[in-house]
Amino acid sequence: MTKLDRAPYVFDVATQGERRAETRRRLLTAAAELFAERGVDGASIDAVAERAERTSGAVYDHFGGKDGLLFALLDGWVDDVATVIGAELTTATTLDERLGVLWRNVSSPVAGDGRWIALEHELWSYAHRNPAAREHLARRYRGAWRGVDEAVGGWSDGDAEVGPAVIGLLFGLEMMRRVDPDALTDELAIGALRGVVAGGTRRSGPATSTAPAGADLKGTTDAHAAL
Amino acid sequence: MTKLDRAPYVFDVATQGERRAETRRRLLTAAAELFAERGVDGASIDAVAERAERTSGAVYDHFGGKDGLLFALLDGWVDDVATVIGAELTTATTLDERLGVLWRNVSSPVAGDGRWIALEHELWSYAHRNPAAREHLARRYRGAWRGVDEAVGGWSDGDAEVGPAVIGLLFGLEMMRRVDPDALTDELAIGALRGVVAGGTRRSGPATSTAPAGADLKGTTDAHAAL
DNA sequence: GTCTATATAGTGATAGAC
DNA sequence: GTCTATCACTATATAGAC
Repeated sequence: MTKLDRAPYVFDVATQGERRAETRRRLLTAAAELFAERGVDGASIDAVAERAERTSGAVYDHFGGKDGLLFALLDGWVDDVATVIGAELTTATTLDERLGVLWRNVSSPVAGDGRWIALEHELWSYAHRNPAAREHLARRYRGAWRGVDEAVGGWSDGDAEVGPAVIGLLFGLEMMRRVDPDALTDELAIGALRGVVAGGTRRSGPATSTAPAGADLKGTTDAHAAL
Repeated sequence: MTKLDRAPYVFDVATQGERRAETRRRLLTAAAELFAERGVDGASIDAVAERAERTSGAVYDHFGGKDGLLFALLDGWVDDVATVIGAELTTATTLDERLGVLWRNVSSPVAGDGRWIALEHELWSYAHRNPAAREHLARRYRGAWRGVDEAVGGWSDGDAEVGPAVIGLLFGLEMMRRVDPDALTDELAIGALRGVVAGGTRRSGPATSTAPAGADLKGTTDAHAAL
């Protein structure tokens, strides 16, 4: 639907495959920006396509619609962040360092500045009213919980399921910090995380053992399967 | 815009004031349902008005638009829940009982079943991209943090600012539980809360003092001022 | 794979009668 | 206060040319 403000077809990339990959990248970037700015409902497919210097047809071709775009966006983010966290955890030794790795990578994401939490909320809201999407998201969360549980199991001496609490706390803290940046310091956030990790295992003092780290937060990658 | 499927004007309530209050109630109920079902963007003002058996004009007259409807909805919820929590806290004696009061009232709200968290997310997302709404929400949150801090100060012997962490954890836990109801038990949730309350005060063991309870979670009521 | 063009529908908001 | 009617837009999704 967009009118043509540019050369009708630009062959600045060699092969078809490369052009397709480039289009996919552009669409994802544009969607990340617009979804975060205006919300998923507020951002039209046309607007996304236009910012990507493509047309709406390309979106349908690559992702099938808005949902597919949103899923692809967040699955990609999970993969990226899980990789970074996994790498950083291998060099962390104390419990606080490890919790700091989690917190920092959630509170100021590597990819696309503070955009992620807004998108995560968009997806959560969408999933909340769409059964198929909810199952997709539940799988993703379960993967993250498992990753946290395995990691925490290696750091401390408990074996309780603190995954949901840790992930939930990370989300909730970032929510608070987004509304009021002065709401909490990094120290307070890490303190709260320490409490959850220790409290979940029904143990009191901060366990600071130096066990095998580098837990695999991935395994959430096959998420694009659903819907 | 709605066509007329009913008697054009029903004088089943006596005074103008009563009729106005009734209309306001109906609109709020309808909006709560539709916003939760379809999202704020997905629910049109016409649809809200129609479900309330009124017309779109009434919405503009009472709330000025969709935003006002959303704010009024959540401010009302906060008032209700703060009242209930305040009342229940006066009879709770142990720390776990008190944390249970918080958790139960957030995880299965008194008013309008599990609809609240979805609306809270809608508002959060909206506020995230609207400065005026963000300030409104920040005030609301700060009130809640203060309430928690005062309450916790009475229960335990620390004085750290655990408000944002406690509220954040409550939100995050409910988020997880909504996507996967089996994600966590009430015991686990309370354990995590205990950890945050204890961890924030840099103390280890669960403090179970029996101090003056019934903290005032309110003071967030004047929220409708902004925007 | 990307384009234009279009069908089909819905949107928020207001004016003015009652 | 609430109504009807309506304006000026914007939306998604598809068909078919290139």
